[in-house]
Order: sequence, then C-alpha cells, then structure tokens
Amino acid sequence: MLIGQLARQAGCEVETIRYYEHEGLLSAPERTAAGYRSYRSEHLGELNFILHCRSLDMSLAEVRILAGFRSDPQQDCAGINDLIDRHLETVHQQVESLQLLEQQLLALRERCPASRDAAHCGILRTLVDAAQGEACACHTPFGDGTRHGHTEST
Amino acid sequence: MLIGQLARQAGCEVETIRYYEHEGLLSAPERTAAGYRSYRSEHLGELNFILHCRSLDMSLAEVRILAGFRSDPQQDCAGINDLIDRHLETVHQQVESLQLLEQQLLALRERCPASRDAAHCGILRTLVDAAQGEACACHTPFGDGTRHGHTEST
DNA sequence: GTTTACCTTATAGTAACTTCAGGCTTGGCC
DNA sequence: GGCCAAGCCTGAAGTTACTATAAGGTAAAC
Repeated sequence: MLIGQLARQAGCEVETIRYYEHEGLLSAPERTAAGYRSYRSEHLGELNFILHCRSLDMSLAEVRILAGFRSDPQQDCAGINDLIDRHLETVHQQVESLQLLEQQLLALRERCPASRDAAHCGILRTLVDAAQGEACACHTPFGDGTRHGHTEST
Repeated sequence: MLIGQLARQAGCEVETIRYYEHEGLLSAPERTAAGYRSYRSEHLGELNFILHCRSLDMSLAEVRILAGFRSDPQQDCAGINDLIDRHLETVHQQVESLQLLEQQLLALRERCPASRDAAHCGILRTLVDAAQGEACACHTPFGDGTRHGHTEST
C-alpha cells in the first residue's frame, strides 16, 4: 500500500503521514525499489490510533506517551488515567473559559446594535474606555476583579 | 517610562511589547540617548487596547482592524459589528466543539476507573479498538456517524 | 512518447509569542 | 575607579501541528 492509499483509508493528508513518521510517531515502512513508502495493515492501525487521539484533541506529546503504552502493555496503566484526567481538566477549563468569553462578547455586541460612525460606536468606545482603565461592558459584569477575564490554562 | 515599567503597568511581558511594535500594532516610541524605548501614557492606552482585545481572544489581525477604527473614527462602524459577530460565531462553535469533546473524554475515562496494567486498561483498549474500526466509547454515543467527532471551524 | 497521477526530499510558512545568544547601559556599593 | 546585577538592545531560532511549495523522479495508461 502506497502513501496515497493509506491516506485515503485513514482519512488524512499524505503530508500528515510523512510528518508523523518524521516525528517518530508512525513507524517507518519498507520502501519499494523506487524509494516509495510501502505500508501494511499494522501501519493503518498505528495511524488510526494517532488520528483518533488527535480527534480527542490530544497533543502529539500525549499521543506519543499513549503509543508507548500501546507498544509495551506490561506497564501500569495509572499513567494513562493520569494523562486522560489531566487532558480532561484542560479541556474543561477551555470550555469554561470560552463560555465566559462568549458572554463577554455578547455583552460587547449589545453596545452597538445599529451601524453608525466609529466615533460613536459603542463597541469601539467600550474597548477604548477599557484600555483607559474604565469598567468595560464585556469584562465587568462577569469578571472577578482580575485585569483580563479570559485566561488560558498553562 | 522604560519598557519594563510599561510591561508592569500593562501586565504583560517586555517581549510581548517589542513583538507588538515589530508587528506594527504598537507605535514606536522615542528613544533615549542610549537607545532605550521611552514610552508615554498614550502608549499605555494603545497597549491596553491591544491586550484587552486579546483577552477577548481576538487575533492580532482582528486587533489591527479595530485599531484602525480607533485611530480613524470617521469610518462607518458596521465593520466593527461584523468583526465582533464573526468572532462571536467562531467562539460559539469552539464552545460547542469543546463541550462535545469533554463528553467524549468523560466517556473514555469511565472505561478505566481503577489502575491495572496497560494490557487490560479499558482506555487504551478503547483507543486501540477504535483504531481497528470498532465502535468506540468516546465517539459513538455522541458522534453523528462521521469518522472523527471533533471538528475545528475553518 | 507523452500525459497524468503519484511519489521523493528539503525548505519555508502559519499564529503569537518565547527563548536564546551576545552585548551595551545604568545604578548601587566598596 | 572598579565591580556586579538588573535591565535594556538586536536578531535569530524555537514552539505546535501541520500545510504548502519547489524541483524533481516513477509508473501506468493511452
């Protein structure tokens, strides 16, 4: 199976496959006489594993760890649970952060229901005032007093 | 005011300020005899405007547009409304996508409440089976039949 | 024999910074 | 005056997970 066929079967781009191989996530296949990558079914399983993890928004670093467990199943799987728990926590924080953000944007949008000139635009005024340290429609009603309401988890 | 002071007042990193100047978002200040950047209060306002927009998760490209309206308030502000509306739509889709993802991860996490060896770990088994084309605990109950449930808006 | 589809590598670009390397300036202390 | 630490400077490279491009080789059909 050549790379194009593998890509079609897995539903990803050819370049992505080469990238995963380059990153050491996908094991390197044999080559044909012409130097073409020649895949077998276990490669499809490997690739699908990676793509499935990615569809759960795991980083390639996380996938790398899970792939380690996959290839060495003697290990204690507590590490898997931890990884999923941490990832879940990250995603949960992202959800909360984005929901707050959505409320902030809606509040901002309320400021300018009709189109006028920018000098009188409530949205822009709010943004400019906020930069001056004024209470802002977007952050004040929801924020907890910290300077910028929307924080990424690190 | 030197760059370190400006950074402390605005609550950002020195490098971020230099980056914004480099990107043409923040106007370049005067320099001292030694070549140090010397800021005045309008720079703080400018910087806070950028940081506030960024705290609303706007891209620098979006901030650039809003900064244009800010410096030229004669323009029709319909563009501002459009920008906020589009951004709101993007954020809303992100929220929905991440909420789905969270459900998927919770379903996956359910598979392995206790720690055993990876060979019998329900999470890993689910991930591996999914790669084989089996129905997976994470995607099946929520997915709509498409291969990978979590899609980014483009 | 040529067109078409497919494959190869290496390199650069994306977003929004962050980090690093290597070097100058300022201010305090002795 | 000498020394040191903190703070400033520039320019380049690193980060993530690809995506795109350039320039070219190969295989099969027509």
